[in-house]
Amino acid sequence: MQSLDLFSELFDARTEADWCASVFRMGESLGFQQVLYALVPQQGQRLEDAFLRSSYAPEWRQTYDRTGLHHVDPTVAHCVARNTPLFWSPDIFVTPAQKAMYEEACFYGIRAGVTLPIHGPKGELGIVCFVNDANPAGRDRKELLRRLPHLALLRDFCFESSLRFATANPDGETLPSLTPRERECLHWAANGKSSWEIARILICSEAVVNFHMTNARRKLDVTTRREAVVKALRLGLLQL
Amino acid sequence: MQSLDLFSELFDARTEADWCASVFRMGESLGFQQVLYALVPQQGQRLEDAFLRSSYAPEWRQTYDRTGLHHVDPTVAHCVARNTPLFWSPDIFVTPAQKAMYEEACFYGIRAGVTLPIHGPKGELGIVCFVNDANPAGRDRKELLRRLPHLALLRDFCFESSLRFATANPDGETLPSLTPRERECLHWAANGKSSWEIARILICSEAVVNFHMTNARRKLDVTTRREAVVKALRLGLLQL
DNA sequence: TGCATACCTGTCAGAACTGATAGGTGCGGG
DNA sequence: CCCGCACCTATCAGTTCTGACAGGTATGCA
Repeated sequence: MQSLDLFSELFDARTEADWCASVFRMGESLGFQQVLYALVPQQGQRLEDAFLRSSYAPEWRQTYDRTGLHHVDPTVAHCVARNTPLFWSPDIFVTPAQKAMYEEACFYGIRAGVTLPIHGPKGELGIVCFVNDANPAGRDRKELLRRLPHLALLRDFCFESSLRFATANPDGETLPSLTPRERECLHWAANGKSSWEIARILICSEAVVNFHMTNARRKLDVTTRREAVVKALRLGLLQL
Repeated sequence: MQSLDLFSELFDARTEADWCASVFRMGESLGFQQVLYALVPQQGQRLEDAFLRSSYAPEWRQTYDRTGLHHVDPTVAHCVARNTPLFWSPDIFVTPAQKAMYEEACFYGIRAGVTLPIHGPKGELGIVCFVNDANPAGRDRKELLRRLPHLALLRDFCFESSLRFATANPDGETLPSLTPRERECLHWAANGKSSWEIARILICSEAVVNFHMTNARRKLDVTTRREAVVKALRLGLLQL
């Protein structure tokens, strides 16, 4: 990990599968048999809809998703609120539900490791977990600490290189393409401007504003201006 | 940099001056005579108002601020848009204004180094620069690369530990406290429900919904329901 | 040339929201 | 016991938005 060239393969990866393979291999070369990478491309999007790739056991991933463990998982809560790495240890699993989750994870070889939060420039929220089956309290911990800086850096490059995959199509539905004018109208509407005010701002008639707003509502499949603004925010068509 | 204990002094620092001293010393122990740390606590705040501490020459800092070089500086632009480190090299200073800036910085021993972006969980935007007077193209670069992972990690701990200084009451305004009922109304309004529909959902009269909505608007200091929803989202009073 | 698209302008009835009014209950703390 | 607070109800004039009309120009592409 002496050179940035090592990270270039993340950006060079042609396909998402290649990218995942690179990430997993880098994790393994640092001593972690399992890696999980997840990214919520937009600020308010649900964790369930995250771009998530991992080398975890599929059974565990299914269990995790099915039982909504992201609402229990203390490492997720950590990533939402902080920027620093979080070391896994039995201590961080406090509630009975969390203890149960950790026990079951151990069964899949997800026992020791570190979780790194991701916060992107556009409000992206992410999590990277580097995991192995070592004793979290043993002397492997020292080894883990030695590698932590490299993980922090790897995290940043994973994030940048994942954007083209993660933000490409949030959840399969094609997000509507608003015209620049429609976006402008929505933007000012989100900031509390009335049609009349927006008309002044855009130097056009009020009818034009209502016209664009109607088109935007139709494209977003909503009936009110309020809903249109919220949906546009959710889809990342507007910045908060 | 083998242990997290090395970072604990950042959190233990009693005063801002102690904190700065720790940061600067850590930078120096990694081979960087000069360090700059800046943080804009809130998303939309101006760069001019950032929490900024550095061991740069005061004359250079004054020149920088006076001539508004943050609008010229390519490292700032990088931090706004990306998460990855940026190595200083004459290449990144493209425009005449940027070249002039770099030349003058060199005069103050700000010649080679690396800039790391910071993006916090609440939209905080920051920049850390680790700088020395080496030849940016020389073999010192290899040494710099070797230390990069440690800088990435140090960056994260600097950020977390700086929050109590940097965000101590961003602009004095306390966020309004909405009653549960007001939040409920706002929540359904955000999801496109009309007053009549919300009244059905909450099992109360339409007048009550309008009453709560009026109170919420007043507390949020806005005039339309739309604006109230957006502001509540922005303040984290509502989940998208 | 025809066609699609973005952009612009207008009107109008009906629905929804705003801001103000003036009341009511129930609860907990001083 | 009074007071503040959250919560509830109602009315009403005025404003804004919605959804549906029916048009117009300019651009770029087949």
